[in-house]
Amino acid sequence: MDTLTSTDTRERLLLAGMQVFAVGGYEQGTIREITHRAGANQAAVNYHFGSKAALYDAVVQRAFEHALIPLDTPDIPLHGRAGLIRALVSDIVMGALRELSPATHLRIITGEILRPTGAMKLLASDSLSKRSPQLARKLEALADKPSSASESVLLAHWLLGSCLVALQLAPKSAYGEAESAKREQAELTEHLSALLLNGMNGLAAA
Amino acid sequence: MDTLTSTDTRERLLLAGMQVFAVGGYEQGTIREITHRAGANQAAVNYHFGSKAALYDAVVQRAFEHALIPLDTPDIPLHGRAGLIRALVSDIVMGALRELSPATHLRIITGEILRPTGAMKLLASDSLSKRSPQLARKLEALADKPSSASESVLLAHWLLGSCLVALQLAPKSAYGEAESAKREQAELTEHLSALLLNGMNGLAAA
DNA sequence: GAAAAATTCAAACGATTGTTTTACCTCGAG
DNA sequence: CTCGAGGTAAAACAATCGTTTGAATTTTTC
Repeated sequence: MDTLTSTDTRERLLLAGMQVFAVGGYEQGTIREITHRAGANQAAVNYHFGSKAALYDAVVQRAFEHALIPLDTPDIPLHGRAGLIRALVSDIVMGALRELSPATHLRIITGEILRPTGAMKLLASDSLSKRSPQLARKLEALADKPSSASESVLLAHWLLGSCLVALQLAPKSAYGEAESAKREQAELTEHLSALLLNGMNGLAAA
Repeated sequence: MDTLTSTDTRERLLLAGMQVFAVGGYEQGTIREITHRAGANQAAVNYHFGSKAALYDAVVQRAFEHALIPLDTPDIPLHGRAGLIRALVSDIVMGALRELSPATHLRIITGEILRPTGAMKLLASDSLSKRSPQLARKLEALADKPSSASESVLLAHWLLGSCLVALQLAPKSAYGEAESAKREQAELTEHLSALLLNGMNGLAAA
């Protein structure tokens, strides 16, 4: 058998943790199932991370990074505000497909938004800006005026919330087949982009 | 001591269940804490409801009814689309204040949206329309055209999702003082109303 | 190749959970 | 008064959880 260094085990635990925690959240996800999926021993979690909570912290951080990576891509030439909004929404909605199983990291983040466990110091207020400076700049550009910090935060929450909940509530996107799911999410992107774009457009005019 | 009929105990269990389940969800909420808050014995839950899951089912149903009640009020004279949107958002956002502790039933519903436990056959797709016919009619009126069913459902999800996530993410609304919380939620209502209204307006024009 | 550090393993521990059991109380009907 | 049904109470049960333990095994280091 080839080498299976300890970093491999650690990474496998992280991946399995993402999947398990995404389904049932922190309480529902058991160490026994995580280690079983990772092909590791029960004690592996406590050895590599110290505790279940520490593993969950790492999982949340990883999930958050994965979710924000597409938003930090270098600014591509944009066709005005419409193109920017559509790009953002598409990144969030479609990002749910790039991962292992659909919407894993988005589920983790949404769960952390709903009931913060303390693992999430990240999305609070301005730290969202620190975490993803480019997202913040894009949102401020969208506001089209020197909007207050709280206002841009509200916009960010609004955008994220709209996408997250719409993804969760979308009837068949959860565990459907890859093909139809892609088409549905494409439509979802179009609709959400239109709604959000119009909403922000009107805001600037007000 | 006055009469404390069994229906009283049952109702107290339901109320305590709402509070406890709202904080930590189904798994986190223990029967011991629920019965303690209700001033009842540990076995009371299994006696009156049969199991913890059955109690949770009843709690979710009650929470959903509470959340939708304000949306089913008879149509008041509205000043065009703007008044309607603002009324809907205000009902949802402010509805979080009418209850025992802030946003109890909204937290339960949001949690059920994120990770359905089976207690929620209610909000799935069209059942939202059945559950709250007046809300569906209002939303269709908003669409301003014979919009398809899926489209109005998306609008409903969008509206609910925007309000729910914004409420959850709002920095201080969680357990702040009643006064400042009210003011913050009033501002939240204004901002959300403007965003949603503009979003829908543009949709009709498209 | 041997010593040492790092990692994995099976098994058990202590705590907490939902549920069941069994006895006790209350109160109206016969 | 007696009886029995509806409801409550305390305690124990069985299962599961996260964590710890101590030895076995692998990997690294010299």
